[in-house]
Amino acid sequence: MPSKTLENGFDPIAAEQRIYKMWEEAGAFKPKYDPELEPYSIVIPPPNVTGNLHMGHALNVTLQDVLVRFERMRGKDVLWQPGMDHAGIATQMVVERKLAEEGNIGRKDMSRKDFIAKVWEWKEENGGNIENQTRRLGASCDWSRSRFTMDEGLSDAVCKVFVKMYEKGLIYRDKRLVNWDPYFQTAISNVEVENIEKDGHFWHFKYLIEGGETYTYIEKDEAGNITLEEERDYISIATTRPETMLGDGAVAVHPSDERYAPIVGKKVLLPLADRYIPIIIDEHPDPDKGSGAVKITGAHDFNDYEVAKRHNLPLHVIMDEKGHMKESEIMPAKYVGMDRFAARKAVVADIDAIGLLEKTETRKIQVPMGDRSGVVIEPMLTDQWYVNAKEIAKDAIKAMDDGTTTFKPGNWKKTWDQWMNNIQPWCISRQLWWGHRVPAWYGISLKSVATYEDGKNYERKIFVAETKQEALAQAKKYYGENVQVNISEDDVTCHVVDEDDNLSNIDLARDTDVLDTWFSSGLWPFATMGWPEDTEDMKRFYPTSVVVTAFDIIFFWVARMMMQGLHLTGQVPFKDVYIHAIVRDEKGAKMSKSKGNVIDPLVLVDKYGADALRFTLSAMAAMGRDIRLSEQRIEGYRNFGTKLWNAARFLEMKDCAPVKDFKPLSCQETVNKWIVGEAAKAAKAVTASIKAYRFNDAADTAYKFSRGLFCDWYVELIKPVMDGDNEAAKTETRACASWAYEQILKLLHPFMPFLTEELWDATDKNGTHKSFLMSADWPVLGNDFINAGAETDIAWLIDLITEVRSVRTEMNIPPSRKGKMVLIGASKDTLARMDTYKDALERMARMSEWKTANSAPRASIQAVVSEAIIALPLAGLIDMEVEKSRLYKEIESIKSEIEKIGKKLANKNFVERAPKAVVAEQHTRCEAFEAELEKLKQALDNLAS
RNA sequence: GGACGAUUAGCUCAGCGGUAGAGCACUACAUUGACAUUGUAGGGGUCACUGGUUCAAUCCCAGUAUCGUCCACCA
Repeated sequence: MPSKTLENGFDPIAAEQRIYKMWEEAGAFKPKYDPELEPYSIVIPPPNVTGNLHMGHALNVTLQDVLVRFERMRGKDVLWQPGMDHAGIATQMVVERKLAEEGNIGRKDMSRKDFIAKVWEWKEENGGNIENQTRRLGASCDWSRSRFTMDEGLSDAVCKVFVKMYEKGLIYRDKRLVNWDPYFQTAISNVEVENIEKDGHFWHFKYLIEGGETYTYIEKDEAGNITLEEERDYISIATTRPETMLGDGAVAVHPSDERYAPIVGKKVLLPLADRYIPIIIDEHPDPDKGSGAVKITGAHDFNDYEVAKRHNLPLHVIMDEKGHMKESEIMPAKYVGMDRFAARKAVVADIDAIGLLEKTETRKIQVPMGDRSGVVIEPMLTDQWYVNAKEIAKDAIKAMDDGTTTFKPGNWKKTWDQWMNNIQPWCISRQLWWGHRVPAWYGISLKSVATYEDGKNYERKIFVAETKQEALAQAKKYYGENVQVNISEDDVTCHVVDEDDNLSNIDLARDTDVLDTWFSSGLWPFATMGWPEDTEDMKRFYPTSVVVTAFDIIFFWVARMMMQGLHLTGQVPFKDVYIHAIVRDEKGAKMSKSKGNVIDPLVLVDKYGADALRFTLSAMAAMGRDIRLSEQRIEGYRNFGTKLWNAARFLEMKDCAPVKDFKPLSCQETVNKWIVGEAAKAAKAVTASIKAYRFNDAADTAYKFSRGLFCDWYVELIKPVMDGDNEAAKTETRACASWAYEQILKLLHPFMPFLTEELWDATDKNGTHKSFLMSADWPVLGNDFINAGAETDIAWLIDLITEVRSVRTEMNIPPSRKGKMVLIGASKDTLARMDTYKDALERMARMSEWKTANSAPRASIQAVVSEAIIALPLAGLIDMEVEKSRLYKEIESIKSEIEKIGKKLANKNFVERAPKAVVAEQHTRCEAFEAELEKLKQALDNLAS
């Protein structure tokens, strides 16, 4: 490898692109399929094909990349499977908007086929920005195997799953109330509905009793005293959605509600509609809420639907798919065609006009909104496809219970349980065009052929099959040889009968709906591995090691993957579920376009480099907490990168280079023994932290080792060696410094891949590196790398230097001023060390020379380090009174420490009950403080004499 | 109504049953010596509050307050 000279600084923009390309072209992201290696796999949460990288992705991708790079370096065979989601609604919306902008005809004016072609066209041209954006973060996914949820393989898998589950009765068609999005005009699932609190009204209407009958209405307080008694000819109902009253089928009261007991069973006149509806009793109404009487609109409210079914009430559908009032026998002509909100106003006004508006309250109400459309969701009575989620949830719940799959952090299990145990049927059909089309074909049932009259009320026969051919085959078998069966091109079922009313010809129409995007996302971990074939990938990489995602898609995605994965493959799709934070802005608000507080990660990458952003996100990714991203912190870590760069320049300047077969354990120099031990400790800690998904701990440990120990101390301590003339020591130190630096690069690589890879190459002056850093071996350094003697020595040295620096600054000694050091009461070891580290002390503690003495010279500042008093004679430079008070303050503070410990040690209970080690530790501390106190007192005495 | 989380330095956040931490900001000093995207030193904390457990609580438990999020309900 050619050695090159390090530039003044790291240029992320140029280097990142170059390095990424280098990795990718070398195939460094691909799994090796080496049977000797332990597999490790992650599937990326597929972002929407329409998506752009936001901060949530940046965090998500960073954490996965940290894991993947870490495991790869640890020698595992790593697969990180990338890909994208076709995102039904989002994509259809984007393309429709684009068609409109370009002045093209809209979707509804073109054929389905043409529209789908447009979407694919859009996807080829504009889709998938996010893949390149993800690359910019340094993500080491194997792009060569990127998948798309609408590609052929996945589409086949989706069809197979649908058919299989249909045959088992786990997918079925049902007519029931569904969450209807009037903007997109499709059904959506429960999880796609967000309840948002809004200002609303609570309208109280009077429904008059049939025939002008009256009753005595009595209200009582809790004690049973009558608070109101009056004759009424009406029942009062309250509603937040007045327009639905046009579809009321009854008024319900609770069986225990005495107020209405006199009129139960009677009828009331539904205002405006001029229909009579009964007053019924049901458990549903809560006597304490509103008037206690509830209007029952079976076709437009989930609770009412249940009541209506119990009492066989009519289900009047009053709106069409756009949320407009629909023409029907019960709909007053005035409202037909009105938008639901216009109708609301009109209904209120009209009821008011006839004197039946009792009162209007203003209050906060929870409004169900479509998460993508942002419009109010309407419960609608429609035919849809459902998955029996309750059934397939069983195994998923069990797998989490027995720990086959675990949440990290574990507290998400509670949320999971709560939801999974109350799971509702999953509506999977969408009235959209972009997506996996439901593989069902409809014909007329043979039973219906005979009774077929008006073309409307016939029973359909459903053929569910993976392909058109299979559907045809099924149909032929069903209808018999005498019937000609075809597939309709324009999705319309029709049939022909002969003179004898026997079926002769039938056109099957395919279901026009597509499947919920999450239905296919749920197959992602195994469908991307080639399922349903029993592929090499399935055997090797499934179940995956971990899925990394944010909590807000536990229900959308994690739950569905678990349910479908277990049901279809018999195995959990992943062993761990790591739930990371949501990235918020500095004020803690969720970033959203509408709030305008979105920080574009790519802007930050441009400004500070991908490594700085990655390191920041990792360092802030403490488990179980949200991240408030602060740009200053990114800047701080960018500076850290620069620091590392400059450390490399220092090594370069001192002719340090990695030495082939260097043995860290063979080091003779104490500083070297010390940094080797520190590297071992850091490596161990970083490894343990990443393994436990404690990214912040890992980042922090690596940071402290690289900056706090290596740059701040080691580099300074070896300077005298480098500038000295002990060639053997120099040679060893050059090699050791390079070795230690290599450990830093390795430990930081998962977090800062670009900078470290660049430095790995740039510092390799002897060409000893046989691979990219990303493919190098992760440091595994045992306890034998830790040298206790060296640790003690360097700890003493650091202590001494720190102490001297501190007192000098405190006493305002100019740093330029070098001074003598006088040691009082120093041990032999200390004196030996003074000799050993004389040069370092000269540089770092501004020492000119040193000697021993029995007492401190006059006009000295003094510090206590271990057993010795260090006196710095600085006549003329210091105010002795200030020094006295400084020492006095220090004495006081130590006294208070001693007092605290003394109290503890005097406490019998503590001495008897606390662990021996803790007691011993306190004794040691106390003794150390006492010794120091003695020395300080002595120092003070020195001044007095 | 249910659940979860938070409350630690000026700010953003770690942490932990025994000795309070980081980044940034702040103060002083230094200097082009790998590094001004710098160095050294320093100031700054009743770890929200009240009880309890414990030899010992910032940490565990209970309660309170404030804030945040999710789920359900609100006819």
